Amino acid sequence: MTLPAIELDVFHENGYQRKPCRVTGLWFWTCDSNRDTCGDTHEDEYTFIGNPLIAGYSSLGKELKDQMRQAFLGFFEQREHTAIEPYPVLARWRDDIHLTIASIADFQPHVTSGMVEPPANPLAISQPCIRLTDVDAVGHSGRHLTTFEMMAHHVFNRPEEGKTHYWMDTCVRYCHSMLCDTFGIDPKDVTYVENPWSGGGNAGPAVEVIVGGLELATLVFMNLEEHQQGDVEIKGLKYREMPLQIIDTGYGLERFCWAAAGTPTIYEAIYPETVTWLKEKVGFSGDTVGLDESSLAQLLSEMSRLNGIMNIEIGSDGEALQEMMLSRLKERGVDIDVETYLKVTEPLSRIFAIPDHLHALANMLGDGLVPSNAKAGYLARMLARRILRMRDDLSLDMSLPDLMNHHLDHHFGGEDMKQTRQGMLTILDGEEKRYQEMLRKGEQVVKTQLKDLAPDASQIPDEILFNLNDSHGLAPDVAVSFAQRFGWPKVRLRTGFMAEMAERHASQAKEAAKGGSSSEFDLTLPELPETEPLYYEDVMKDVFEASVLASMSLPNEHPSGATHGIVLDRSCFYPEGGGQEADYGRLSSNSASHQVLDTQKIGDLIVHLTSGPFEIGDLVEGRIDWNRRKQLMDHHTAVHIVGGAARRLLGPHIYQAGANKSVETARLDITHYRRLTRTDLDAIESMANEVVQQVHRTEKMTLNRKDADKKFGFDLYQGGAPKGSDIRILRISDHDIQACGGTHHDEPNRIGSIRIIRSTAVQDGVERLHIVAGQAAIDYSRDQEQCLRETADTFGVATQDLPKTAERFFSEWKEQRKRIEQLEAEIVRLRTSGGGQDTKEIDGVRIVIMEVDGDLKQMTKMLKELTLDGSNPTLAVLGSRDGGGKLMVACTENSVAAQRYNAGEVLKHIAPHIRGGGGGRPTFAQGGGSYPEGLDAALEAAKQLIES
RNA sequence: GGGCGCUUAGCUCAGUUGGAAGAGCGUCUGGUUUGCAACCAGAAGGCCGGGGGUUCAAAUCCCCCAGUGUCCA
Repeated sequence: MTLPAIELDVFHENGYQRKPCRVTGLWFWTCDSNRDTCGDTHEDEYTFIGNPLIAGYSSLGKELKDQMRQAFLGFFEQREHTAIEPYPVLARWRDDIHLTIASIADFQPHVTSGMVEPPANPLAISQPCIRLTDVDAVGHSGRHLTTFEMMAHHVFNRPEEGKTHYWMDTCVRYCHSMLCDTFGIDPKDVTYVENPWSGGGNAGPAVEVIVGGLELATLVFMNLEEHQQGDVEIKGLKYREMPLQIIDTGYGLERFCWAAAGTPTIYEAIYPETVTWLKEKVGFSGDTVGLDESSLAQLLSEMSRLNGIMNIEIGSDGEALQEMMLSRLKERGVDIDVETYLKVTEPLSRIFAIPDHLHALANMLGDGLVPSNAKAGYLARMLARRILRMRDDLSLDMSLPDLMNHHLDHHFGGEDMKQTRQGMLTILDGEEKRYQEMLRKGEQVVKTQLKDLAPDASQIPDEILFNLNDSHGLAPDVAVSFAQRFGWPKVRLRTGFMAEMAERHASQAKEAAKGGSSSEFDLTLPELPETEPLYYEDVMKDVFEASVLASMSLPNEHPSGATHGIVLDRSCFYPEGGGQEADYGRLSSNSASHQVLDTQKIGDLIVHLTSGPFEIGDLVEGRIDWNRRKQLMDHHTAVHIVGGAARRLLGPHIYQAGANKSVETARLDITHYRRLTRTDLDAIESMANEVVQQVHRTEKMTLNRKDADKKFGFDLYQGGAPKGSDIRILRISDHDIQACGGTHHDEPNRIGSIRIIRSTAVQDGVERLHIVAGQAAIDYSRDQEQCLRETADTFGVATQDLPKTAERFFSEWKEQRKRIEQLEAEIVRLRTSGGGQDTKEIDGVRIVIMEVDGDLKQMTKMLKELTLDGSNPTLAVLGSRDGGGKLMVACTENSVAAQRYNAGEVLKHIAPHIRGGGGGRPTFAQGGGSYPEGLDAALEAAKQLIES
């Protein structure tokens, strides 16, 4: 069966009827008897442009948003909802998405799966979200945004346990009451469209709430989960009812503001100060586009209404769309030419998009994101570059930090931002510099790549354009404008090229998505009770007794050399996790004793990978390799301390992007917007060692997730998203607080000392710190000292004189190399100037045939010495016994020597004597062989050839 | 995570089918001028990122490593 019709008392009580939409075919509810379309079709124009649907709001911008948000949250707070604070826009608690794309994303996957209780129930929230999928439409469509607030009321029901707060009827009742009572919207303007929702393994009935042609809200009733034996079918997949039933609503805050403002576009409703300011800076007005103010206003209003019913799809043909827009405008009495149309839309679309992009960027950076060339950081860089591009297109004389400063002044305030304003501006300044550098380099690249293109060419080859974009960051239109500027004035961008490029990227992504399967350690285990971990309650415990619950031989060879997997009822062995490597050691029973070569966690079970089997039921004594464990703990606790120090010294954007702790070394990846210097590392190292000395005890606790989130916030999850409902927390005074499942010292000073060896770049914006602590730190300095001692011994100087000595040796080596070259040339001069047996003159050409020492490079030097003097025409044949025999022949270019002799042919003639070959130009040839003993014969042959 | 690109003089960058390492700016010397990025002549300055391989021969072709940039997810 499919989902049944949504029949609710609230509809009937308000005089609503259920009808199929004439255009889309979807069922919808309306109280307007004349209405036969659902409201969200290409026939339903916006009705609120210049005629606000929501009365009583005279403000715009931030003030309007604040009022609207307060009205929404207040409405639900009065109706037994708890308003909760919004989550970050960076979804750090999830590993499947970078950005918070909806309010429900806050509660996925742990709350929606039923594992964790929601922070309140029912709850109301206004969640800032970022969606970059329609980024190209922003500014053009009049309604698309990359960042918006999704206002929502959520309910988590468990009907099987008798815990149901409310469901469809009440939900729609709240919505309807808010729209019509609180906001005073005429019920005739409101339609509810039935449109089942499904995605991500869940589904349920849903209604879209359309007001005045604009979708203001969506109400989703998620009560189904995908299941093979399910009895409900939606879009070809089978679903069944699930125990947790969720109301997921979404009300577009900015759309409410727009409906209350009635401005031609949404941007003018929420970013009026920026739009006005930019218009003024750009000098945009009716005058500049050749229209009087009232015609311009009429044009913009009509365009906006049309935009509401025309679907701007990414990649659709821009020119066709533009033509359609013009003809539809004409039908409405606005008759303008293409030129005027472009004069209006091109600057305006940018003026509209800039504040939107700034807002999204501020949200991301405000959460501590560092721009990068990969992952979430790239999204920030992309937005920054789009802003800079648009700024340049508008010829605005303002820096990116200037723009952001203005934006923050008008559109932010009161929010808790993690990043400071100064930090944000510093980061943006860096981004602008990178952008300028990219353009500067781009100019060079364009010049070089187009070198072979005819100056009157009308197009740049596709391959070059793709390459300029993908490898050098130059968008095709930028590349074209560079080309026009640097000597190819006629080139234009081919129609449809942008769409082709998008297509090409899409197919590349598809191709890349195909491969990729990770081979994990795989062992099927019997049903067993959870292994009791002993390593948390006492991290110093290294010996324990336990009984064997399972002993299995491993199906395939394990890298550690282990042959069996042993499960015990309890264990001190720490299984690899959280970047900390596994404990090794030994298990012994009365009858057997085997090494533990690795330890892994599978589900709730700790599996000891051993060199042999045990009997089920055996009592074993386990002993972990304490030196190894101690070193791993030194490194793990040290990593937390170093991370805390980096955050305190470098700023709030420092976030752990990965970590690894082995016996030899530890690595900590942190987010930062520039490369770290040795001075930075020294400061971090010093602070870390102070913490080791000053903090006497670490604090360990276990909280359920709801309380952990509330108490410490999302910075807790530096190490990634934990899976369970209980969160283990390690607190090192106020220096560092993190969720962590590793083993840690109770007393930090057991670590001894911490050294930061060096830092490397993982990607732009992520710096890897290489750390040693405890015994590893001592071993490291010993190795370093030994290295210095050995080097100093070689030079025969004291270690402190090494830098000076090395410097002296290197510069002397260079000087002497130079000197040798000069002397070699001098030898050639001496041997050839005196008219000895090596030199002969034939009809005004000096002939030099001689054997020399040295390789091809040195011979080249000598040849240059002989043949580069135009006033002394020379033919030179040099031979060397180096590496199987080498021969070089050259004659002075542009001289009688070159006219008379062909170096290549001489070489070809004599090379066989040393059993070799070679080649080159008529004035310069070189070759080699494998028979140095034939060199005399070769030179003799040359003599014969030339003198004959 | 995937694709593509770059690394050559102090700086910015050329370098063709593998065959004699280049330009501009800067530096130094001399001249001419002393008026702000002035002009003329000359010189110095290169492990062509590192390591392997192919070849008679590698800045150039292949593989690995490092650094750096860029696009897509």
